Amino acid sequence: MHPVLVLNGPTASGKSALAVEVALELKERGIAAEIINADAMLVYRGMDIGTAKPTMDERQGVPHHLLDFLEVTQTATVAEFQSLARSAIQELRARDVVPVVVGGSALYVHAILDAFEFPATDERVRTRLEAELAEIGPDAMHSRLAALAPDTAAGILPGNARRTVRALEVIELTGSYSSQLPQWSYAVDNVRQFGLELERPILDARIATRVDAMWEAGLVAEVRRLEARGLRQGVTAWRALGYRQILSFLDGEITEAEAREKTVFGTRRFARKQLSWFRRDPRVEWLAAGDLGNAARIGLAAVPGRS
RNA sequence: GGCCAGGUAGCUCAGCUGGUAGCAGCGUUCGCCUGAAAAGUGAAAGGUCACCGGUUCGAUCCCGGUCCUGGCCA
Repeated sequence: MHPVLVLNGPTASGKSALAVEVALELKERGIAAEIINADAMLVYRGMDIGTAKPTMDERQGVPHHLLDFLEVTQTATVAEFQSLARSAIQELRARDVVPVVVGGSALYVHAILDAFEFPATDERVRTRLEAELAEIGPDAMHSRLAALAPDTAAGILPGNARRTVRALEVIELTGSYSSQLPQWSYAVDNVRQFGLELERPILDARIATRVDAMWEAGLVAEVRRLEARGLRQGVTAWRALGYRQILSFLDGEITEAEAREKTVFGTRRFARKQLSWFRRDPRVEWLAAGDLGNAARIGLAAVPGRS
């Protein structure tokens, strides 16, 4: 069975391009490889420029999975993503194809690879709880949760209505709610995780350059288009870096220059956060971003007898 | 060269004419997170208050000088 190759790294570290290189590298060795996205924002149709979604040219004919399967009005969820990604991995392996997972969202990667179980949701319970929320407000809901499960409530902020409702739902359905992230323990066989690291000043500079390029490529126009398709009505998509700032600019709250600057700063902060997530996973093998030998190095992990 | 305004945390600044400074914003570091992870959140660290003198029991704050920065006038 082929290994699952996972590429982690902060935004702008070049992991998407590297994934394509790895696939092409394997192709030369006669091994098929396809890419599976593990980034929460690349799943939205139409969010292309601001998410730096690989273009058709950049994909160089390598098939990409789990991109563009939601409208911006829909909500991406870890649980759904986990199931789709695991199916994709199975399906590729069944076809003797190496899955190359490109991770941007650490929780998603974690959920795909590790024993991470999401209790099922129940539409009726959920609907009822949400109606109650609308009636009594988030604080009262949180108090109710605190009465049922103090430990769980302590981990959720009173203002976080969505998580409060979810916790109440799970408790009602299963009797308890685990609020601790699972251990590092693979639920998927034969995984090799790599991480791209690079010096902070270089990363910061790349982020600034990339945001500039996004603006020039028409990010503002992209946001306007998506606005017409209901971007503001969604729960998650509009919060993406760049999009949120531009919406704020379109509302007249900030200037375009401020939106751009905030996008750069926000992206830097995000990159740091990503790194701290990935660094926490002890199984990640770190590589220097930009090293020309990376594709060969990672590809080797999928070559029989050489891993 | 003259006049004016400034030099306080890594950055931007606050500091009621004196009791060795601010729960400040951003940044940094370290955490939390189970159907919103490009989201949401907690905590901590960090300052010889430009420098040298003076006045005072005591100076970031008052006085004198030096250096530096910005603006205006020559």
